[in-house]
Amino acid sequence: MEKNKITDIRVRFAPSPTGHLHVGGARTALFNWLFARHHNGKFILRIEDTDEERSSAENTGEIIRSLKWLGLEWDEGPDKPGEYGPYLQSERNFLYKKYIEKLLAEDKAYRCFCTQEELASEKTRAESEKRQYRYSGKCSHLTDEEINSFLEQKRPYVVRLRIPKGETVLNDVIRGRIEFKNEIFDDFIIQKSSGGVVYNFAVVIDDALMNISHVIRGDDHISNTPKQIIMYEALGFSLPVFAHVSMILGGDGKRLSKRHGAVSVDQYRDDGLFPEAVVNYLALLGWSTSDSRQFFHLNDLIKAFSLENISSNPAIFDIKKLEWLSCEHWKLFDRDLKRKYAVECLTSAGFVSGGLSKDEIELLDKALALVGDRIKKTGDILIQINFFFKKEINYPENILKKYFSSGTSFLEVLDKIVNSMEQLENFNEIEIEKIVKGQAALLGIKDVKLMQVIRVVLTGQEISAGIFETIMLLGKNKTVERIKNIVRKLGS
RNA sequence: GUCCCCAUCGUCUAGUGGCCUAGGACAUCGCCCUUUCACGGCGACGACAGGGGUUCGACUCCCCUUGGGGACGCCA
Repeated sequence: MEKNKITDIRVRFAPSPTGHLHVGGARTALFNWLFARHHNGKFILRIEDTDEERSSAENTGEIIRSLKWLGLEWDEGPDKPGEYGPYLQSERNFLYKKYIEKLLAEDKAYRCFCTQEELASEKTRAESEKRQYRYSGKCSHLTDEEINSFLEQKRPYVVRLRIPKGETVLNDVIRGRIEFKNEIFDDFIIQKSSGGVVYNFAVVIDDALMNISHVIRGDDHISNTPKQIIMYEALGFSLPVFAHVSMILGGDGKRLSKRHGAVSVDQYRDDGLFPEAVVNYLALLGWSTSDSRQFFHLNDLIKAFSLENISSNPAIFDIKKLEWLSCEHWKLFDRDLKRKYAVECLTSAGFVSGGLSKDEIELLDKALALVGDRIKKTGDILIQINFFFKKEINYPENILKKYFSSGTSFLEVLDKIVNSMEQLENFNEIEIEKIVKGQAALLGIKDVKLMQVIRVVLTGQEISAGIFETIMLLGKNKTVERIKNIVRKLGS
């Protein structure tokens, strides 16, 4: 029975490219995208770039890159023309004129010839009388003669929308019914004296012409909505469904800003969080299922998502939970995906260049299997596997100092161990473990202590997966070589 | 100042009048596992902002207060 409705679902994400994609914007985009995908509708990207001073093409590019990184592909957008374009607001100017004319002709809007000075004095007077300033409506009753004569004089004018008496009701999916008394609005400007149109007018035209069925956006737009509703009605357009999502705040409950650390999604990308996790986390910020499920793949989100389950309270961004989810996602990545992320890391760190050889890929897969769950961010991949790909190990000063400066010198025992290893017919875990533990016993030290020394020698760091498994994967040659090198280096 | 939104553990939330001595997840803290680092297992701590109503009965409905956020441009 809902068939018609479902096939007609069209939503949009309409960022203004005045900065990078903010986590709040990303979540809005995600909710729109999920809603569209859930209902088999269309997701449209529209760039609101009419603020020449603050908008830039670079920012647009960044936003597009971030959205793609998150995996949110759009059906129509600046780079994907559809029948409702253009999708850059700056290129849509020609569309607005006609609707301004229409409103003017129907007397639902009027030209206002008041000068900036007149307006300013109205404003100061209102202030001195402690009155809420609203445009007086001085020009709302000009006669045709007056208008024509002003036009002939080429006096600049703006176009204002007549606000009807009464009240305007916003039925918000998330918040329910919200009523506004129309008297709180003045006849606001919809066309500037430059001839350009104002945001509140442009969104309405754009959304209506693009056949947007659901407007899902931040709740900072709630107070704009009644004005927009009045416009929809003046223009005879049917209303979309509105859903206003709460904002994302910083840890102190204040509006999220640079002070709170990362606010743009590319910072999380640069930080090494997996996009699968970022999307999962963002979804959980303000949306939930009644079974309190936490872990979702994108497809699960699409299936489970609904506007009704979006909560109305603002959320505070919690990086710890994001990191936890990032690890949870890593655990379930398949071999290819893990390999993909690892190759990216290794390449950008300069350990490999170009494509990996067959042997390298085999080594990589084994290393990743060995590493297991020890990964929260892409950077952890490098930490865990770098020494498999290094030709030579560089030992940081503090490590050398900690393990080789005072007390028991391990060089002698390392020398013995390496000799025994070389003589091994079967270079396998059990035999190696025997050697190491035997030597530890001989020395009267804990075997774990000796194991840690070997770990440091082979990896140049204090952490790695199980040492005997690491040795096996490293292979006899590299193992022997690295031990010999350190003995030689420090022995002199 | 005017208007609007919001209010459950530190954080994200479940809860739609009796199922709630309020459930889950992250974080924190213990213990266990352990070869470092992670993972994992078990457990602990921990919330209905306050005050009035309505009701046989309120976390749930209404009002007020308080606190937080937002909007009030010829910006988007």
